[in-house]
Amino acid sequence: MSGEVVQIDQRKANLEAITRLGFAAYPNKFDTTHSVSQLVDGHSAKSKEDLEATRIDTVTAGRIVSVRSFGKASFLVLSDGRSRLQVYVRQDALSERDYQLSKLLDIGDQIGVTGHLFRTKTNELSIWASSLQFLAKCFLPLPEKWHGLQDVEIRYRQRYLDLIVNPDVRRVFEIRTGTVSAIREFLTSHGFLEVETPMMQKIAGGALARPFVTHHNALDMQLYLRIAPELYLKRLTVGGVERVFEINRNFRNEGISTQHNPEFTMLEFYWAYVDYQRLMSFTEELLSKVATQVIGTTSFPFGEHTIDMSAPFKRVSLRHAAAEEASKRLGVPVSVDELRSLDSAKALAGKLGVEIPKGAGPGKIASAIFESLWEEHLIQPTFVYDFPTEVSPLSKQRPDDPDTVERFELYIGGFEVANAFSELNDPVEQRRRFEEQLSQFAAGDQEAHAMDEDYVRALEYGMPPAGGEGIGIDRLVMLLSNSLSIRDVILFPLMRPRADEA
RNA sequence: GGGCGGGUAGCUCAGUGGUAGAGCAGGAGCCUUUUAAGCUUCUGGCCGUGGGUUCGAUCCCCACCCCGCUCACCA
Repeated sequence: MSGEVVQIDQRKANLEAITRLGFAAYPNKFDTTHSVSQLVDGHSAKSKEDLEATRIDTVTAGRIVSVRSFGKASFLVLSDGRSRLQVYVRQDALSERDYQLSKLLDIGDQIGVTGHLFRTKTNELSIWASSLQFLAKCFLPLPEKWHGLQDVEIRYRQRYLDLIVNPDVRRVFEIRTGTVSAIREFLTSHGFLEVETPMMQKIAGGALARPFVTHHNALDMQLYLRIAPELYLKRLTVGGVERVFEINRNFRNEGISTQHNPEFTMLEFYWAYVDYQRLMSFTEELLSKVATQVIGTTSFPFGEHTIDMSAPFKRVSLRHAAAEEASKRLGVPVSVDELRSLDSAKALAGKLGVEIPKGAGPGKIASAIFESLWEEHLIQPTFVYDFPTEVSPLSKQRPDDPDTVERFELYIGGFEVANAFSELNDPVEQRRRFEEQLSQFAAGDQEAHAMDEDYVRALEYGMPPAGGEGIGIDRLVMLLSNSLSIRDVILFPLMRPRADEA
């Protein structure tokens, strides 16, 4: 028999013995006066004398995460998932039945404890237990107390174990929740209305990406999981919702990496009557406020870097930055105009060794060159602005330059965190852009945008000029929590099934 | 999808072409203020899966599965 099976049998036998003492195997409830965290937060500053002068009685509950036993006395460490508190159990302080129970407890069991707070000889805040309640059995042995759970595969597949034994994991997900709350508060306080738009869409629009396909049986209809909420949120601006946002999941049927998960959370907001310039300053304000609120500072470590998220952020124009860096690499002057014609842009990409997708026009080549030369070096928050129209089918052109749209992407930590633009609200131009996308699709670009007739019709009713922005929540949380993989900020990242699960 | 690395006890990790190792966890014993408690002792393994080479494979070779990193793609 394997060691694990032996332990399971022993723990089952312990549970039987516990029920023979008269405890329910799975009691339905246990009334507490405090959580472990409340006790730790509220009393960890109190001295031994404080606790002796004013006795604090408590009833609490949690999971036993370690045991140090001395025969007729033992120390249990109780965790409520966030904090840990020691419980001192001694025979002469308990009823015989509760003392017998204490001998049958295993690491991982859930228990309730009644007692009062004190400090031990080594000054550790503890509960002096006067009675115990059995709450649930842990049959499987927990990972090791000292090294915790290291195997990332098990950490992701069995996140509950990760949360039990690796306390820092809880912190990351508290940062995640705090970030979402802070953003919500910020936008709401600026008059934005939070909404929910369809996740199942007849046309997967609003971004350039390959969608997941699904099917509705009763309607016998093919549907896509959304790749972005964009077109629905803009329909709402047509409907008069001048400030609107949504924080929700998007789904993209593409590769997985440390920065990409097939489902990811995005904030999108739309703001009538402003342009992308206003969005830049708004983004600076939003991010520095969120960082301060969630982690208490705008300056924080990320991998080997220290990121400074205080305003203002750096700003670089895409074509200018690409030309400048290309010139540096090649040792010859490179003009912005070379990025505007197909032949010269192609030649430049060739000289730089930048691969370009087939059928790409000068705009796509210019942005490919930019990403290849710059992306990983953009560690400090940087707005990259003024994108080629060709790669931005939903953005509004600059009045002085139809080849360029009023769009920016925000890079932090070497990856894209936000994407924003002055929204295209001219239905004729929008239809032309969709048709251009259709021809790119025909040329083999599977990520080209589909035609959305209803969206064009909505624009025909008149959409106010507006700025719109998407912020990748997972990536923002990676930065704030110093997590180098997106899977570390997603509770249950997508994993291939294992053979023994199939 | 390509390249590199990994998969050995419940967990963290060593290791070898010839009976499989440690620490933690677990069992038994001692122990009523410990802090990775301690001491004695014991248990626990399809060495990822399937082929091959070999007298003999956990180790060498091939294929496959899963994970990580990276490149490609994307946000």
